[in-house]
Amino acid sequence: MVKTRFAPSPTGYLHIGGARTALFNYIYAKHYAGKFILRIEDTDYERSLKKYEEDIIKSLEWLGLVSDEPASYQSSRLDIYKEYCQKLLDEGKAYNCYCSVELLEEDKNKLVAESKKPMYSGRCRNLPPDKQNNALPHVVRFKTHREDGHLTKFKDLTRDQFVSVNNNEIDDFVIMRTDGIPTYNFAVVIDDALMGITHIIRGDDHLSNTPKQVLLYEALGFKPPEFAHVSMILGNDGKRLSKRHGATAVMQYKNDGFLPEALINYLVRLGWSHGNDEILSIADMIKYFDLKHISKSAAVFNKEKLLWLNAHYIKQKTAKELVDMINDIDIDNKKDKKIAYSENTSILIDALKPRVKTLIEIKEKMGFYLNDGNIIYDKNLLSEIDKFKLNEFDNSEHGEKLSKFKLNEHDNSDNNSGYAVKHNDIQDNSFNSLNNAIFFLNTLINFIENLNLDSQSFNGAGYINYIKESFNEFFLKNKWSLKEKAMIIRIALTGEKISPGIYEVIFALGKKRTLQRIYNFIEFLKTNYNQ
RNA sequence: GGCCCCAUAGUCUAGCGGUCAGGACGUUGCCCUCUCAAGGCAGUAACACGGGUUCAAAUCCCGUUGGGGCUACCA
Repeated sequence: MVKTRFAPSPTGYLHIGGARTALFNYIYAKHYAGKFILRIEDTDYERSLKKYEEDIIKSLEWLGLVSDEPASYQSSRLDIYKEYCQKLLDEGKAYNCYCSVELLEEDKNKLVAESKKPMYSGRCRNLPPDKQNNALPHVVRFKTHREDGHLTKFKDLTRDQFVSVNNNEIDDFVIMRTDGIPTYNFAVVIDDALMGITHIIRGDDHLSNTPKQVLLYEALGFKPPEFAHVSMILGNDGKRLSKRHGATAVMQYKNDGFLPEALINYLVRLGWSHGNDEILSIADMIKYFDLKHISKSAAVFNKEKLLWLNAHYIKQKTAKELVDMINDIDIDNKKDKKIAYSENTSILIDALKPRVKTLIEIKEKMGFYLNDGNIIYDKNLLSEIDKFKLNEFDNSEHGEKLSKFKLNEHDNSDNNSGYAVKHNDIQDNSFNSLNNAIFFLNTLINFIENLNLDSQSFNGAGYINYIKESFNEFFLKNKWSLKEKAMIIRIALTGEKISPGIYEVIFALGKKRTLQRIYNFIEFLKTNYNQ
């Protein structure tokens, strides 16, 4: 049975490189109906932190990459490593080294000065038993056989070829530290062997470690697993991805409004391909994944494509699902109120879906709806209204009506005291614009008041259709066009020049808030237009 | 420095001796359109360089250049 593992060290948040490695291991195991396990490699006591461990587990859970066995921790397996270390010692395949760090440093500097490869001198390699004392501080080193210039090789499945290295290049590396904690190369080998890991899929930063591990497998009498090394993920500058490239932690993507499906899909394509397929569900990945099509070269992380995928998956979700996900983000941020799911929000979110790339954007673009109070209109928006040629009212058949139109009679607001129109201003264009705008808005108010907006007789889509048909009639009757008037309605209702369609906006807002906003906007126009 | 790995458009990639070098993101133009999107159509752009092998090389070999990794009592 195929068994894979993801073995992060809790010395940092789970980043997207690690997430991709986990994903590859997961889908590879599932492809063969095998097992995927999580092992926390926490042998670096200095840098390992509980919060990182929790972050890794939470992140994997969010991505849906769940371990088939309870996670194991190297810190609780110390006795096992000790036992195998003793075995190597007893068999003469490893030896105690009493050299101090300072001495080692000195040796190294000397070799570097002579521009030689800095390797351990072998000072303690053949110490006679009477020169050894376990009570003294010491490490355990692996005794690498390199006398005969032997090659150590292993097959890499992503390259489909053998990688070999001369044993002369392999140092007598430390397998057990002074404090009795195993080093990485030693612990992984024992764990992978004992846990029955059949395939090791990991970053190619481990390519150079693999020969050492192969040597350990042989010395320990274990059968080496299959190896497959995946290339690194680079930032925009072509350098290995790190914090300075911006968001690298998986949970950051959640909080930035990405869907796990999108991240997973992006990641799987970053370094693996199945022909020209771009959109892949986790089921597709499991079905098609193979090691042969993992790419060997490093990949640059490209947020644009991730955003495109995210937009794609957002469109697939129902409004309800989106609301739940958006609210879930806010739990983490502990700000803003929750979005209440209703027919109104549903229609609005469905209208927003094709317009956004992240969940955060949905909430931002719902701002006009979520805002219970009055909209603060931006004076700069008034120029947008001019663009839509309010002056051309006079060219319509409304000229006659307009001449009879008296602001005070039609003004529904209760604050008109500061505004007075003199008839001799009628030639002034700005006056006409304002007058026309207010006339139109008042007419619109009358129309909307008669809309049957609060009836229960439609479903959401039915409402939109009803509003649309009513508006068509309204425009037809008044010889106006939606194209001409849409912007002023939009701005009145949302305070923005960009929004979903105005019918959706009106439905979402409901009659009462719609009317209130138009009244407010009329007031705003009166006090701010052309001032 | 030594060793190992890698190299198709701005980016992710298909390709596995004979293709008009395909797809996707981005970008540009057009259509659609109440704004913005979405959607549709069209365009743009690549085999790092130099030698071989071969009738034929993006594909195989060697070198150069460039990038990455390892060279820890980190993983």
